[in-house]
Amino acid sequence: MNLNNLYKKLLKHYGYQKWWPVDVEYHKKYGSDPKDEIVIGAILTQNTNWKNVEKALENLKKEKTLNLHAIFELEEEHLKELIRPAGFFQRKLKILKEVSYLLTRYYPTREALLNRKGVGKETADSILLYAYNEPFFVIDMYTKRILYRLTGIVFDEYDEYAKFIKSQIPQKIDIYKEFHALFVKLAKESCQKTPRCDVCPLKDICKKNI
DNA sequence: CTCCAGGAAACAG
DNA sequence: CTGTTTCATGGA
Repeated sequence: MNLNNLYKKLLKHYGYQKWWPVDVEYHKKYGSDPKDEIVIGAILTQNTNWKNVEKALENLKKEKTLNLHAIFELEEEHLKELIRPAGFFQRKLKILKEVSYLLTRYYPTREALLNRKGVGKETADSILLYAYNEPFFVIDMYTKRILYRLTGIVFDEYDEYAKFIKSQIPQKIDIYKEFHALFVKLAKESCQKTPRCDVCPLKDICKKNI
């Protein structure tokens, strides 16, 4: 089973995930750029449950500050309180400030993003793929876990995972986006830390069950 | 290289 | 109610 067939199988089972989730109405109403929400979400979700991130995003919306320019201008103590529900708020405050400075001035490269303290490869690639439509495949813990259970494959480096996956699927941005979203869906629905193989759409092809 | 602090909140048991 | 997990990262 190559990864392109895996992608098709997951797509057939779960349908299109339409990532990244963005409040289009909010940005239309206030004239902000939807990709700012993706950038902010990608930072806030580091090692944090997405539901906690949603609370922080709601706080920013209420203050009409869900955009990078506002984030850059906001007083630190105020911003800290708004993002508190997402956890690690002291650290994330600094990351938001650094990245908002960068992105309100320049079109980002991966190197430029990685040079911000607090931005690692997963966050950088999430921003590049989902906000800027650049061809980077996002590797997260879910991806590694699923690949390991399915095939037994483990790589040392983040970039090796991305290279491996990209080599087996069509070089299309939309597929990069959708495939990663489907990995997350599978990881949440069945391939959890403690796997629920009874409800897994891949139980017939998973190495874990052979 | 490995270990560990950063933190709120959902969630399982 | 308590312990664990959560769309990671960087410093010691």
